[in-house]
Amino acid sequence: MSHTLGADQAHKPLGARQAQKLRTRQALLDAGLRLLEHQSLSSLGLRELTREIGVAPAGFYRHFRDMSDLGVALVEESFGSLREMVRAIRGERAKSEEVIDGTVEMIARYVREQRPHFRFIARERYGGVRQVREAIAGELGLFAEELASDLGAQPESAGWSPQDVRMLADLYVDHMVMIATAFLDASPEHPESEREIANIARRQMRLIRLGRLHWLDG
Amino acid sequence: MSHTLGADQAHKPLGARQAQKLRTRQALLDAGLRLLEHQSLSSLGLRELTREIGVAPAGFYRHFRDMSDLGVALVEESFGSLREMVRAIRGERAKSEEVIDGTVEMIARYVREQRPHFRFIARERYGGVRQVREAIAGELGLFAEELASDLGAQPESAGWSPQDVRMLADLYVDHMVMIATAFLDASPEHPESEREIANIARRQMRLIRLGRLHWLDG
DNA sequence: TGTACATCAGTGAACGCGCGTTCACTGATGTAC
DNA sequence: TGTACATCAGTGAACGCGCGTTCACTGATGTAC
Repeated sequence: MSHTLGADQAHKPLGARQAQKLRTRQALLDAGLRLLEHQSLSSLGLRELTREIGVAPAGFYRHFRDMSDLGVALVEESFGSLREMVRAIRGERAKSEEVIDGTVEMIARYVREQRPHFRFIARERYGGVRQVREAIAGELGLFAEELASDLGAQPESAGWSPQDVRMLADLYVDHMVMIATAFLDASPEHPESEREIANIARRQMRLIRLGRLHWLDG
Repeated sequence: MSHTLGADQAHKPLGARQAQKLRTRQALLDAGLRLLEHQSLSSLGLRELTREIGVAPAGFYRHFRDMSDLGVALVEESFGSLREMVRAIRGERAKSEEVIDGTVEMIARYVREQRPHFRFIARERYGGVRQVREAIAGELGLFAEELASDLGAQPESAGWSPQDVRMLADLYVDHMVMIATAFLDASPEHPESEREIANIARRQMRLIRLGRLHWLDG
């Protein structure tokens, strides 16, 4: 849908056939995400989906083996857009307070700009489709690993065991997901609730940070 | 199914008709929970469910308006068994370290003994059925409120604003749900993984507690 | 206690419907010469 | 550049199936007298 033949070819010269195939595949993913706003993957129908973009039901099988296959592709797409955002913010290094503000702002922006993606992740993280759950768990695991590596390199982690660093990274990741979910539930057109959630989230992160700074005290 | 006529009547004298109706209703709930182990509520079929307990499909409507109605009943049942467990542990007061150990052990026990109940809650918390999501959010909100009231009464919270106490309670509730989910994912017959999860959970709670103790420092 | 009537949990048949999957096909795109 | 053949994304018809819901029913339980 968002792809154009021109853009695809600019990136890598594809035949018209292959480009068209990619466009249909993307249309399936986009329509899937749209239809999943109010339902979960396990109740999304193949015909419902193909009807949405105007291709014959059988056409689906040219792109995906089944719905859980499409689900896994959506997981990859969702974490792709997240990674871009994380990489962008990681560039701007800053001091502790600013890191918290920046992180909460990044989460808010991700949910605002990639709302359907994140809703999908939140809904399917413990949803009814095994392959999708496992794909999400894998991506979150990678994310926690990267964060652990970042945290371990900071001076605040001097003297910490790798297990404790990982424990902290897991706590941060879980908490970031919870924050994102809170933003998701906020009424989209009421900025006050978004600001209130951000306010709570920042204080919670500050409290966790305080715990981190005193971890080796006792 | 677990009900017997005798037990029901001992509790409150019901007519045979009403007792039988309750037993069928409970059989529907039990079978639902069983069938929801590997799927989500929005893909559970009415016929699939009634077939499981051997009643005619139409019989379902004597007990529930539709599947989301049954889902809400399952939410109530799940939080009912949780509340019992929380009330039991709240009796045994203890000092800080023991509270953490006791809390983690309680979560482990809840997931071990009420696995299908908690799996249902985890799966449907952000699942595809609005009424059920809202029922779960409501119960968790009550839970956080109670916890905030408990926390506020502790000496560690002297000087805290009510908003900060609530912020801490929310953090604890979210984290407790994450711990429970981690236990749920642990392979049921491998006690090592359960012990490892408990170990991480305790350290995370200790870190949050440290943050709490230094909240008013700066 | 016995009788006549009311209630209502559960039945079973019927309905129309949309589902996922298969298959031989078509016709535009790609390739070899 | 032009021609002949190969590829393959998307088609459209067909299939059997299980779904949710309705409805008049039955027969055990409950109630009034």
